[in-house]
Amino acid sequence: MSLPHILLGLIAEPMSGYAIKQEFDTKLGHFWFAELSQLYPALKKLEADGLAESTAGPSSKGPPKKLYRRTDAGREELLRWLASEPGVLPIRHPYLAQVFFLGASKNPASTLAFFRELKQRLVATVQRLNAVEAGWASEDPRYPDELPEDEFYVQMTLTAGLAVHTAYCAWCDDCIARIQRRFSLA
Amino acid sequence: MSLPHILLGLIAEPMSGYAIKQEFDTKLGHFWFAELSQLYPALKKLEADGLAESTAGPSSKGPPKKLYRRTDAGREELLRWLASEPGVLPIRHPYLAQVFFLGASKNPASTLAFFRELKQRLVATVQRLNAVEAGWASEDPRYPDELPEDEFYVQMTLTAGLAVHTAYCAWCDDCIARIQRRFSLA
DNA sequence: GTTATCTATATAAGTATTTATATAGTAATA
DNA sequence: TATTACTATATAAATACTTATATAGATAAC
Repeated sequence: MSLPHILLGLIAEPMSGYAIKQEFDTKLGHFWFAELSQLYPALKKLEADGLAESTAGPSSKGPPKKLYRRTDAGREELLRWLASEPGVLPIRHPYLAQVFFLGASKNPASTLAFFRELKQRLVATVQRLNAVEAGWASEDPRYPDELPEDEFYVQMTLTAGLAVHTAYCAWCDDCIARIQRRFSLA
Repeated sequence: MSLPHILLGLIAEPMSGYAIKQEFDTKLGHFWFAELSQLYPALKKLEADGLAESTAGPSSKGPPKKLYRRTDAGREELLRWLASEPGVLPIRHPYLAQVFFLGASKNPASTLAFFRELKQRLVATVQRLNAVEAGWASEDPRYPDELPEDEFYVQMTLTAGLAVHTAYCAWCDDCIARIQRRFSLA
């Protein structure tokens, strides 16, 4: 169960649920997904468990913010998680599950379309991550190995996202070529 | 929601819940995880929805098997899923989430241990997948491009697993080297 | 000036998943 | 013959997650 720990990691400084959602959709987006409606009760539970505390904050737009910050107990719980085993489960990759059964469709043309659509999405992700990296590198001359320690590890997850999505892109190209060859398609 | 569709994919021929769990732990293990206690109600629901039907089968050991097989309606639902968009969400990679916050630990030695432990697990997965591939290639001279169509796509998921886990291994090595350099650790 | 968009929090209902537990037969092991 | 291990199904309870919906202020577009 990683979500509460991820939240504890994020709220080193006071943050609103809404701001946290934006972090998920940008910085954490290539390895974690969460709905906003999932974050509010999760934050509330951290507070109930004494791992976080909240303060009201002013908002430039809209209703007042509720800012959460981790307590010392919350920081300890975070450290426990970081010192525990690397979490490898559960793995769930919907599109690979689809590929696994693609033979049932008996329709090479639509299968090819599936892979092309997938490739497009993967390329878009690689491009987005590349842009993030380029921006970061141009803003901070310490990039990547002289970055402050916390950013040093954040940067590693960016590298991981790039490496893996690039590998998936190459795999996708290979699948497309093999399907074209096998079924004489263009 | 992919699980019901994966089950529909698997039960082209009659299969018991227990046998399905073994498929998850072997063939599908590198891209999907499911608990046995999740499979039984999921199969029951497919039957209730008219997408599968069950028959009692004899068992060599233990209580009688309950064999599920998809109906025509189930096959149609499977095809609908295969023709839909490639599923890219939700993504959840627990160990990358841990890496993201590793800076909070302020303990390069334990961080290094984390990556070494992770590397070990990744290598074990790559070795397992390599062994599967080697066995398959030696058993069937049609491997990989002349395989029957359904196995052709199954093989692609194996290729994906190998490509991605190999990329993660290289990334892990890189992270280890960077941490060693930065903190003068061996 | 009305609509759309963005900020911001929240809850209800439904679905999915995990953990714990129960049952029971067979076979090998100690 | 007692224990362990494997096959096999199943459910209850708890937790996690998704989808739909509600509220409301501020700003920008039309």
